[in-house]
Amino acid sequence: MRPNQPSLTPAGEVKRAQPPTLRDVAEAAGVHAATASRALNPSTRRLVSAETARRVIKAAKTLGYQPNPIARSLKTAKSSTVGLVIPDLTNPLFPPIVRGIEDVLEAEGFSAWIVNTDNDPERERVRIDSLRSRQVEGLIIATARVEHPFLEALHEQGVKMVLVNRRVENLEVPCVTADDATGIALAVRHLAELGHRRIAHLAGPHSTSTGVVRSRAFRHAIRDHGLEDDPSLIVECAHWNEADGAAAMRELLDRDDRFTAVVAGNDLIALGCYDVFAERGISCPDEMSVVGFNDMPFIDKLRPPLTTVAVPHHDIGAEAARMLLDCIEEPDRRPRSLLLPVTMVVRDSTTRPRPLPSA
Amino acid sequence: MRPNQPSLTPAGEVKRAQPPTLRDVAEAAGVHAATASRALNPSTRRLVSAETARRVIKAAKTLGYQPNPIARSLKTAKSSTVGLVIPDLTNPLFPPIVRGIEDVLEAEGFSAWIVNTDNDPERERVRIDSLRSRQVEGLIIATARVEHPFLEALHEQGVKMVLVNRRVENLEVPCVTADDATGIALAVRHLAELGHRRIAHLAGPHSTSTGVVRSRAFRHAIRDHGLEDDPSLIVECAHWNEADGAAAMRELLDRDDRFTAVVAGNDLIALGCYDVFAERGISCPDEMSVVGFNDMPFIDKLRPPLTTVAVPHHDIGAEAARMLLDCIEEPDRRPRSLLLPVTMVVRDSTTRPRPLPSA
DNA sequence: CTGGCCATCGCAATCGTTTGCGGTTAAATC
DNA sequence: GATTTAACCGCAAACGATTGCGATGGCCAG
Repeated sequence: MRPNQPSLTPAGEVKRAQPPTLRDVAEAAGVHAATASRALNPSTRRLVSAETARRVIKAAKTLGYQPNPIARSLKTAKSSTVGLVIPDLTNPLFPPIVRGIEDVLEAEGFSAWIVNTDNDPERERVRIDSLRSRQVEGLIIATARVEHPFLEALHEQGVKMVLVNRRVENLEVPCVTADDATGIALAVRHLAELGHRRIAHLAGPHSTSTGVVRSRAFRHAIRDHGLEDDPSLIVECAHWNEADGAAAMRELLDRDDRFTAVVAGNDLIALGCYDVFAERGISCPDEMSVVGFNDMPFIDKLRPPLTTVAVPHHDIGAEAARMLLDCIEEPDRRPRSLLLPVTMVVRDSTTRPRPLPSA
Repeated sequence: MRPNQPSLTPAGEVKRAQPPTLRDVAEAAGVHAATASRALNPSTRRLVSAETARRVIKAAKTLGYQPNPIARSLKTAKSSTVGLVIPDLTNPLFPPIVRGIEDVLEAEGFSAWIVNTDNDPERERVRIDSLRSRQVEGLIIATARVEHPFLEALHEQGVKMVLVNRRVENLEVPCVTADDATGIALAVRHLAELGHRRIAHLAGPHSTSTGVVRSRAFRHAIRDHGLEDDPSLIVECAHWNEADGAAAMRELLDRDDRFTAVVAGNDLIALGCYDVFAERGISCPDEMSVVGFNDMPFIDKLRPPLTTVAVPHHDIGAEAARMLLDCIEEPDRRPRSLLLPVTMVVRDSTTRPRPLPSA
């Protein structure tokens, strides 16, 4: 691919000229390539006279010169590139985060390689290795588990990274997440205010920090509101998806049907609940209230529209990217952690509990 | 970011060694860097003796050598990189396509830069320019419009590209799309078989090939089945989204409420219909049947679950990537076009028409 | 008038690979 | 045993940019 205009050779046939190089620009401006380089780079421009700088810049413009980022990277050992490690782009949670990331990256002249791990640790290792061999300057990781030796190893090796949505224990790296704890607190308060007293929780996997934070916050909130604090009302889903959400819901219903509301670990798990409701003819919200987490796109189109806690995905991505850029610029700054505020969005999947059957 | 192990300097403090270079490998194997290069590259390996090849490979392995793709790119003028131009990653249509693309790309050692244009031609120009300055070897384009001078210009300049989901008139470049025409035919047949005689079509924008192909196919199918062929039953949406779908639906209902079914240009437009049904208290499918197009993720979770025609998004992406790689390998092959088969998936948004009020 | 300083710019090395070319060696031919 | 031939490998020049260092020249101060 030749990013420049075709030109005519003397013989007349169309020939694609090579893109102009820095040398060409220098020659056109009557200076040495080194001078041209300095003139074009704002931070070194003070090393050349204003007059020659003007000439060089003009020449660059008329030639349509575009610096070759590959040559530049080779020399400077900077690739202006970061890696973005997510489980699966197909999960609607991630596209908004990705866009947030790319919005700030590209404003700084960076860009991102995206890799999907499908939650497979081995795939993750391979993908990250390939990212590193492509000389990325840092990593944004959305696949962190509570115990994650591989990430620890990377950190030991000085790989710059920031975590999104997840934390890992004993790992001193910056991370940006939603304020899960207050999100869950809001959800429980909403249900309590509606009059629910016996509330279940379909927790996310405890291998992820989000899973443990949310389920801990759930227990706290239950106690704070003086609701029924029954450990058997909490069941852990194996993964953050519909199938495992549905499985957990079935398990719960099979052993106890006296709860009137459920706080799902996230929207997908809530979707699993919907499936079970359809299976068993349970009407939501009349017989069972559900609140999700994340406010995924299109989750408001469900029947009933899902009450959930909205997470600023775009901001999460943007802040993560900014943080990574900060780390790259000043390598030994203390890692900060960012907790982004969430909001409760009440829709139609929650309502007052129906009075228990007066049996 | 240093992709290798930290090591100890004589002084004892931790120092991150430089990643091993080809020179290091060569030295370790007791050969020249050129020889090492040939030994490591399968296609030039026959130029060195089996024995030295073995030594070099072994040395590379023990040193953990990873070729520097930047240096290689500089020398070979190949970046092993393609650009992927989509309107908006947040549209659930695209993530599966992207994954399909990346699956085949990465098997060939390529990777993709993704850019979002938000359907803004100017943004598109800027993004594509930036892609080209990053030396991509080709482009996969999902934002094509029927008239698209910019793409024509790129093609003139010899930029390799393949179109997904869209075609552009008078542009001889390969493209891979779903078989829109038979998809629409299937939808219409489905409705006809249910007994619908007066069917509306909310067409996608005619600035996109998909919009014109689908609406033309709709008219043909209507005639083929001998249904009511009323041009006023076709209205064009300004964009492929819910808002414009809803607007078109309102317009349609305001001037004619005697149709009993609607073929939406795609699932998002169908979603817009759902919104209008809710506004106006129209019950779907009892009073109005709807069929969408694409079978977006989660569209089966709607109430009612949407009848739609399923498109093999992952395959579309995969085939497009393969095609682009083919173009890159043998530049002057004739552009082929691929039409991928679609399937009808019947859910609950379509049923027999209710007998007209016996007024 | 001379010495020193500063601004400006060119020289050349460098980043890590790839590759055309030429040189060395050993095997094959007569 | 001399010569052709092939196999193997090293030399060095790229690719296109950046950058330390040194050269040049002008200017000012002593």
